[in-house]
Order: sequence, then structure tokens, then C-alpha cells
Amino acid sequence: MTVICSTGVHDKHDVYALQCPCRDVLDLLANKWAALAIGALEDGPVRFGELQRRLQGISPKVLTNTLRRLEDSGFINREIYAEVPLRVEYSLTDLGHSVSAPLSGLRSWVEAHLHEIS
Amino acid sequence: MTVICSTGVHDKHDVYALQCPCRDVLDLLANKWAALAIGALEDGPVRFGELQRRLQGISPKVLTNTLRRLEDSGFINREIYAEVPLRVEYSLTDLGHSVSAPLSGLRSWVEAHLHEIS
DNA sequence: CAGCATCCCGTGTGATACTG
DNA sequence: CAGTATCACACGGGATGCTG
Repeated sequence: MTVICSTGVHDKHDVYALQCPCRDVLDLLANKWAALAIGALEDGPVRFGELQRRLQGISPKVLTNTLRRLEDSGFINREIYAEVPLRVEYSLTDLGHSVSAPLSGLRSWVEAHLHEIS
Repeated sequence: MTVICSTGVHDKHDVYALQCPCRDVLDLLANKWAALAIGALEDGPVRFGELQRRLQGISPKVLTNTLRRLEDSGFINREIYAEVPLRVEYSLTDLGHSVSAPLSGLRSWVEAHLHEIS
């Protein structure tokens, strides 16, 4: 088992302790849309409307919430172009790109084991 | 980008479509405790009480809910030993073990990038 | 010991309509 | 186009007490 929290954890089983900061990250990523939104941005900047099209079924409000949370945590950038019509592009930060790797791993696993899941 | 859903998806951006079955798995894993519970079982069978100790802060009810969901989805086994006192052991199935790999990847990433996250 | 029963609450999610 | 406003709701999660 890999020790998650290097700080103040001596018993390896305490890595799941309430105080473990990895909780925050898991909580952030562990919602219905965040992981998918990051995946949808892997190829480069995407506009709001296009994001909504890719994340089929998401409402504008929920998309906004998701993006704001990811932005506040430093995973994505929000660039506003004062054009007509208005253009807003979302893109992954370096941090966002780096987390997309393990997330891809998870999605690949899903693809590979889909048939085994009830 | 890796195509997640091999079935009926031809536009690579539609992998995030509402019908994508990977949603179910993400929904299952994407709650507060499931990923951590799987991690807590990586080393072998664990009893209910020990699980509650490792997942510090979880209540019995929530732990039961989490375990039931994971059991129903085929990620863990529940073994009952009719002893006195009663003993119930939880362990990962093969499927559970296989998913713990990508989950470890995610947790490792958290460990490595913790300092970069606000 | 390993849970179930019960009550409660916050919030994530959703549908729809509206605006700068 | 890119959101915001509003209302509504199910569900995850928590606290406490009780049971086979």
C-alpha cells in the first residue's frame, strides 16, 4: 500500500484518517462531473457551449458550478475574450494536465472492465 | 484522448455522453468513502470494526451503505463467520483488486501534488 | 461485534426561464 | 454566447440509540 499522506502518518493504516488532505482532492474530483470535465478539456481550450455539448446532459448552472470549483482549486483556467459574441474559453492548467493522467487511467479501467460490472 | 465507451461511440467527444456507462462506475466510486474503502481493503480481509477504525470519522451506517454498494457492484466480498462474538470480514474481489490499481494511481498523484493544491 | 432504525440536514443535481 | 435566478428534490452523510 502506498502511503498517501506523508505528514504525520506513521501507521500506514492511518492514511485514511479524517485529517488526510487527500480527502479534499477526492471530494473535489469525486462528483458527478469534475472528472469528465477535465477529460473534456484534455485536447485544449474549449468554450462553455462546446463543453455543455460534450458533457451531454449537464445543465448550465451545474456546469458553471463544476468549472468554478475546478478553477478555484487551480485545475483549469478561465479566459474571457471581450468579443461579440462573447467568448469564454476553459483550459487545463499544468496541474490540471498532470491530474488528467491518473484520471485517464481510471477511465481506461472502466472501459476495460465494463463487461464485468453489474 | 482515450475512448471510454467502445459501444456506439464514433465521435470521440461523445465519450462523455449521458448514456456512457462509465458514468455508473464514476458515480459509484465518486463518493466520499468508496475509493478509500477499497484502499483500506488492499492488504487483505478486514473486519467491520477495523474498517471503521481505518476510515476514521465514518459512522457505522454510512460504512454499511458504502460496503453494500461496493458489494452489490461486485467489488468486495462479505464473509460471515458464525462465531461468538460474531465476525464479518470484507475483502476485495478480483474486480476490486483490479480497480485498486488506477485508484492507487490517483492517490499517488494526490500525494505528489498535494503542495500545489490550494 | 456488527449492524439496523430513526430522524435530520446540507448540498449536489436538475429543469426551466431569464439576462448582460 | 455565457451564464444567472429560482424553485425543487433526492440522496449522501451524520448523530444517536437500540438489537441479534
